[in-house]
Amino acid sequence: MTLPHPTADQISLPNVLAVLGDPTRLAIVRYLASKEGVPLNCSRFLDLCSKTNLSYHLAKLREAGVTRTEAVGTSRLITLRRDDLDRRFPGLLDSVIAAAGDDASLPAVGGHEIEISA
Amino acid sequence: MTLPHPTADQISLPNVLAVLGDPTRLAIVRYLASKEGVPLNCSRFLDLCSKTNLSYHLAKLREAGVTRTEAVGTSRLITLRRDDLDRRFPGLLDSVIAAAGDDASLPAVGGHEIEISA
DNA sequence: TCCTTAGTTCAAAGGTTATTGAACAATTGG
DNA sequence: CCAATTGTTCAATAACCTTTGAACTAAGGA
Repeated sequence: MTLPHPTADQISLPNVLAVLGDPTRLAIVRYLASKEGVPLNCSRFLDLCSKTNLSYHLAKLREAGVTRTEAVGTSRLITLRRDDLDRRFPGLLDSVIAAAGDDASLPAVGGHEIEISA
Repeated sequence: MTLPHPTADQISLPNVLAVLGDPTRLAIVRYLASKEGVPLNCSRFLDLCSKTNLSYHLAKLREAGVTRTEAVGTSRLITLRRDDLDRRFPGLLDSVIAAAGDDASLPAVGGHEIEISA
């Protein structure tokens, strides 16, 4: 069961920029990029805002084509749509992520993830 | 006489993205990039929206640190703050401009500029 | 000086966005 | 089946954004 996503060529540049122009969503994208390849579920982002609000922001990211959301059980697995974004807007995601990487004013994600100890 | 601009390190990434996430403003930036080096005055953009509204959008771009506005006589000369943006967010402006260059859904600027005939 | 040109400011209207809490749905473990 | 876990939907609110027209300022030319 998959939620509605735009196709790659339905992704609009102004819309992507507008959606990334929110500190909470930019923090989500930065974190997704830092764990790229690993699908994360929503709860990972609960220190950014309330559950309700998170649902709203993740829907915005999905509807803009920035993320892909897959429903698995009661979870939603979130991934960056890097391939589609790189094809549509070469270099954009990388430069945004690089710039966001240095940005101490963005809210931080993490601090209570379940890490595997060695 | 210069209008208030943020310093380079006051430029905020989310703010820049949000400001570029408006089709009118993105069209302005795309056009500025296509005429880079040439300071343009506001009237250049009058086919995008009303004079009042243009004043608002250009103020947004200036306040976000995307453009520099210099008052000369009754004119305002607008330039892209490429150096500052490139220093703060390497590659971002280029990828945005490249992506916008292909975007037929953005409003077009120009059509009545005074071109020098050969 | 008077008029025109270039652009700003203001207040108002209308739209969209972000955030909240309460209620809901769906899956999973006991 | 029951309860807990995960996340969504809804309605409400407050804040912000965009757009407008009318009124304004400031510089330049006749």
